[in-house]
Amino acid sequence: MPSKVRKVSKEAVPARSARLTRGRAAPRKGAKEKWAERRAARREAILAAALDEFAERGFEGARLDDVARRAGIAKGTIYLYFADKETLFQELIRSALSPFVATIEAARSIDLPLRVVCDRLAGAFAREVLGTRRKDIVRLMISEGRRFPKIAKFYYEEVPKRAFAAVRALVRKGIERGEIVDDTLEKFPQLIISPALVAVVWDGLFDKYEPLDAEALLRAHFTLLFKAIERRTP
Amino acid sequence: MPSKVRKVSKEAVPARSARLTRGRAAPRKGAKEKWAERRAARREAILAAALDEFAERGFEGARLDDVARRAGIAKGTIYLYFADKETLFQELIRSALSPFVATIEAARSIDLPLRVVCDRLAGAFAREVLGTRRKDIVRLMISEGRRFPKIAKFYYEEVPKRAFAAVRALVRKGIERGEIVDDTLEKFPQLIISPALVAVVWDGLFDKYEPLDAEALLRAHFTLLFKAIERRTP
Amino acid sequence: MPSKVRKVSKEAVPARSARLTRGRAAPRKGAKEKWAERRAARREAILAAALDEFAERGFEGARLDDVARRAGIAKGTIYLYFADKETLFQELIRSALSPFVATIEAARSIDLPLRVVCDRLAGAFAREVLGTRRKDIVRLMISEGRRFPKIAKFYYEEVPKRAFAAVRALVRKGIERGEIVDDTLEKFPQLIISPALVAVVWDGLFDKYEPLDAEALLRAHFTLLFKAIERRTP
Amino acid sequence: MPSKVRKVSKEAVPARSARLTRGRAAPRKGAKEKWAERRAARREAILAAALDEFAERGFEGARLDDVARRAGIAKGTIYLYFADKETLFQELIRSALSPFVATIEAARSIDLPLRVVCDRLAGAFAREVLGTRRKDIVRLMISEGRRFPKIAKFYYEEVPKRAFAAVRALVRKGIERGEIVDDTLEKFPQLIISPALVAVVWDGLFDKYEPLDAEALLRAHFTLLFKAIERRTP
DNA sequence: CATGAATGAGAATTCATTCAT
DNA sequence: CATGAATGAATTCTCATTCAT
Repeated sequence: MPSKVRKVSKEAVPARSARLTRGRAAPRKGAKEKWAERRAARREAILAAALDEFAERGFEGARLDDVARRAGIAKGTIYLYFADKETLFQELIRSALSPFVATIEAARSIDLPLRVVCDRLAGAFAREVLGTRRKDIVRLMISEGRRFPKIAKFYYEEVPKRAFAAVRALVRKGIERGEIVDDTLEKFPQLIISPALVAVVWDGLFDKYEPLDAEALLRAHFTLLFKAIERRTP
Repeated sequence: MPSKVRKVSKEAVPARSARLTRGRAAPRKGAKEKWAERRAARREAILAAALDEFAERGFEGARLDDVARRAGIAKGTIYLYFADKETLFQELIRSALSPFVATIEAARSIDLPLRVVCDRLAGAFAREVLGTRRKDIVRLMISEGRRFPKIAKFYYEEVPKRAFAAVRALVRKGIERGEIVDDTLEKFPQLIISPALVAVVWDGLFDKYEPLDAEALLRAHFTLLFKAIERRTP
Repeated sequence: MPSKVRKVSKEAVPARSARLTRGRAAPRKGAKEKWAERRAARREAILAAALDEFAERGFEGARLDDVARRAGIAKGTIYLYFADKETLFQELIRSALSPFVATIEAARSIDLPLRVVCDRLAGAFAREVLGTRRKDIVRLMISEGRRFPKIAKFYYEEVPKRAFAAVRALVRKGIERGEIVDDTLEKFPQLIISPALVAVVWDGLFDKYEPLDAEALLRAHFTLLFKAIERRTP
Repeated sequence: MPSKVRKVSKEAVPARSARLTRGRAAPRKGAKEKWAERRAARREAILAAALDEFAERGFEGARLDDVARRAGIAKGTIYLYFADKETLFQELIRSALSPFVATIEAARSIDLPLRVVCDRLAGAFAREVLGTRRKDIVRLMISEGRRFPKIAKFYYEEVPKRAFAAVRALVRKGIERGEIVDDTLEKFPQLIISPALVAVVWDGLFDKYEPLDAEALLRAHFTLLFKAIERRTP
């Protein structure tokens, strides 16, 4: 994947900052801010269009022409926001991760029984990932990750590593509180989210042949799981 | 990586001579058979090379030029065996399915406790899928399935559908025998294989950052699972 | 033969600027118009180059690479103007038809003796077809028409059908006026143009071995023809 | 058209000779003769198949694979009879010319009124050219001749030149005999055959849109022509 | 900043020709 | 002689990227 010599895109202000900025007490927005907002909005539009196209066609299959058309801009404009196709792809993955991870880590500090926390996470996952384009990001990661080791690494650091750290902390707390008696999940935190992965993959491939109620699947999963690990009241 | 060594098999005999030969005192192996063998071997070589390339680069990213080089043949030769790139891809998936599915269904007729059958399947999966190129097929299916609805459908019919039917049969038998008391797995057979999917995906993306002992994962999974569903002896 | 000189026309102005400009004190020529002109010029250049190549090598034999080189543009540029090779070919034929047909039909309304009209048509044909690249179009039609039934049909409707309708009208008028006494040409209008076809074919194939004075041929043809069909003054 | 270094095809005995040979008093044909016949037959089969394919698709468009299939032989076999595709094409034209030309020249020595001879030739042309695959040869010549100057030259020498020499001789004889009074046809012998060319072209391109009775066309042509050139009996 | 025409490297596919059997 | 698998040059078409306006 030889990265040819080329202009490095002048990174625009990320959308989130833009949104955060909006709230400020700035009655007649300065021209500069207006500009930044406009830039940010355009960036978002490109990313949204890119997600559609990448999700539909994969990295190689997607055409920047289509991304541009979908975003309602000219093809060349993309290059004012992203250095090249690969960068666009990576930014896409990146931009979609932060909020996702945030939700996961928030669970860490909730002070409720593990079982309840898990059910809430199941709901959150169904709502915020499976119910949105975010699931396409996960799928894209699965599909194209191998060809982008850098981004796979980044993703690893940002998603599973942090999520699993949170899971481990939760499990430890559950054991200390006497809620559960089994530490398997500390060793294999994957076991807690594996049906979620199945749900994402199934949704992309087989849903039209046999629909899957993802939330029910996750709930059934937790029911079984907790039957296995909860302290048995005699 | 491209193996330049070209097999110059000289054992081929043209069909017509073969036909003429047929009347004679049967040689060790009919020339026709040898010929067919050669053809089959070449087909296999192309499929193997294709698997490498597709797994590495995805469908769009793989170049038939590289497939040919890897198979030690000329570019044009591929077209003597497969109509086009897409067909090659589909045949690749297809060709890897039959043996896979067979293994899955064999479990149906094993007359042992469910727990034992599951452990065996875990081992078989680790050995025959994760330990071979077959895992790449699964990954390819996940990655590219969306763009090949026809093949996704085929895959659905051949793998999950049949596998889940087998799982359901096993579960029912387990219940009837009084081995287990829970029918969740009948409703969501996905729950039995979800860690296997995680293992495949993890292996492709994150293994270099954090190796995963897939077999241990599967075993832990089954341990928990059976804790949850087995009849509890008081 | 490839003319490497590349027209680096710098007169183009992007559409948006043009739009902004529109309100101003109208410049010599709207940028938009200039732009359209440039596009049209390029299209013409491609068609001209294509005619050269197709005429020289036939449809299959012509390489778009050469067409591009001859037009002084890049290979890919052709595809900005024509969907594919076949479309380019068809547009080529089409584009050359309108003026040709116009000339033919104009004869219909000329109010002169048939003999005079015919002589004029002979001259026009020699000048406007045989003397230009238009003869190559006719030859291409003859050569490749069979493989492009759609375009053959179109050509039939636009050229021979209309031309023959005009001829029939002229002949009828000639009979009514008492100029001629024979209606064979109404039944076989082909007889009026057949030497023209010979001239086109001869020019393409045998002219270097034995030059043919096409106009003289046509005039001789009409001389004989009118000897046969004119009212004989005793 | 670079002719690469390659084996020169060992020219087989032409079909006609073969056929002529058959009549001989050779009771048990010698093995050699049998062989030659076989070779000749195969050569003919290839040429026939080639005519079909070339006529249908043009020189570049025709595939030797199809020629072989149509001839019922293997692709490689063609190369045992013809050096390459171009040679095959040229031989095809050549092989079809001799009988054609022969017919034309025979007319020279017929001792009948010119008018009668012409009518006979019209019939012969309709029957032996338009009614057979020979018309495809003419069409091929028109279509591809430009790209094969050598064969165009050959064709010129063999067909129009000889045919026109014959026509001129006939005309001269007609004048000497007092049958006709006009020597235009001596100068432009093309005028005698031009409707025939129209018939060939029309047949290939427009016949399905508007059928043309070629023989009637030719007869009408001669009727007009002779009205123009015959001595007028007052 | 934005545009979109132009570029040209690159990929899939075809097919004339060769050659081992 | 005949075969047909194999070859690889050649060709069409695509699309990421550049750049003049």
